[in-house]
Amino acid sequence: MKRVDEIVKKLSDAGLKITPQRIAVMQSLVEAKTHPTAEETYRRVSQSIPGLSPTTVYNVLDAFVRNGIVNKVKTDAGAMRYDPVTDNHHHLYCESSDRMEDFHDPELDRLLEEYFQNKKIHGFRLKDVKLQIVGEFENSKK
Amino acid sequence: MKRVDEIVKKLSDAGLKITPQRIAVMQSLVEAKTHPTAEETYRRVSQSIPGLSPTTVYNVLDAFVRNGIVNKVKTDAGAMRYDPVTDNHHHLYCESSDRMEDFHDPELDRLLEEYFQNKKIHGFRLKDVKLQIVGEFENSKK
DNA sequence: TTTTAAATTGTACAAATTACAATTTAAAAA
DNA sequence: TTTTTAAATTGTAATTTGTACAATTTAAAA
Ligand SMILES: [Mn+2]
Ligand SMILES: [Mn+2]
Ligand SMILES: [Zn+2]
Ligand SMILES: [Zn+2]
Repeated sequence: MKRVDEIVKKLSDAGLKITPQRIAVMQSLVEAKTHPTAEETYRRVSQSIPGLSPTTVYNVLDAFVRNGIVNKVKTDAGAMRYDPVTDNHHHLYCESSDRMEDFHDPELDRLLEEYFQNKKIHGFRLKDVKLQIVGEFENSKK
Repeated sequence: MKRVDEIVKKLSDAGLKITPQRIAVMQSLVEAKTHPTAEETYRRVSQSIPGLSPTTVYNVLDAFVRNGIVNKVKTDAGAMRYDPVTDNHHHLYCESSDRMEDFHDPELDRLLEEYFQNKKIHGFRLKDVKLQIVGEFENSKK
């Protein structure tokens, strides 16, 4: 299975020990594409790892975030969500369905980068600009 | 006190009953300028209204949000924060200090509006674009 | 002044997350 | 390969951030 090898390499490169729990959590995140919560991730991964502890999922996700291989994202709803896509991108978000999708747009990124290179913000060292694009998905599958 | 009159008018205009708790919560939000959490607001307002219930603060803030005179804002940290500035603006945010400041920029707003007018996003009806500008405040008062 | 719908309060409950001590395990060292 | 050890996992309890609900009080309309 090539996919598991890639995940193992990603964990290794981040300096993390390889455990079945970590492999399964990362695999679940990558396959989900829905920016799942910790609890959703726990439910999914429990299928393949019975006896998995919810605490472990929180620990694993936190380790991933601390080591930069997963990002935390927050919406208007209750829980934190986790994003295995760490290259620069933004999010489309629908408040009524709480659905969130990736939005990659290099042209927009160039535009923003240029804008903020010229316009310095007094007293603030800018590191990153994130857009939250709020609206409605038209094919609201339900 | 002119300020209280303005707050009373704002509540009236929104169709809300005038109560000491609501006046004090709105006054606290406006004076704070820090996008405080419900719990911070409860601590501040308790000074002037002893016996105030935390539940009331949640109720009042929720009524303000439902009636459009306050916005909820979220960060990557734990709790929701409340913003009495409801005209269009963005936020500067420092992750290490969890500090958040307003960023008004009509030029940027025009740029973004123009960009998204030309570039339609397939399957998504866009309603609003907000920037979270992440970085470090240089005068980190501490 | 009376009436009443809405606001406030206290308590209990809930969801999401964290703390911590005991146990197990990955992987480095021998 | 076996031993060792620091780190990961687990279960439990606690904490944080709220929400639900019934009883009481109150703003403001009549
Ligand atoms: Mn969850
Ligand atoms: Mn709080
Ligand atoms: Zn994403
Ligand atoms: Zn603001």
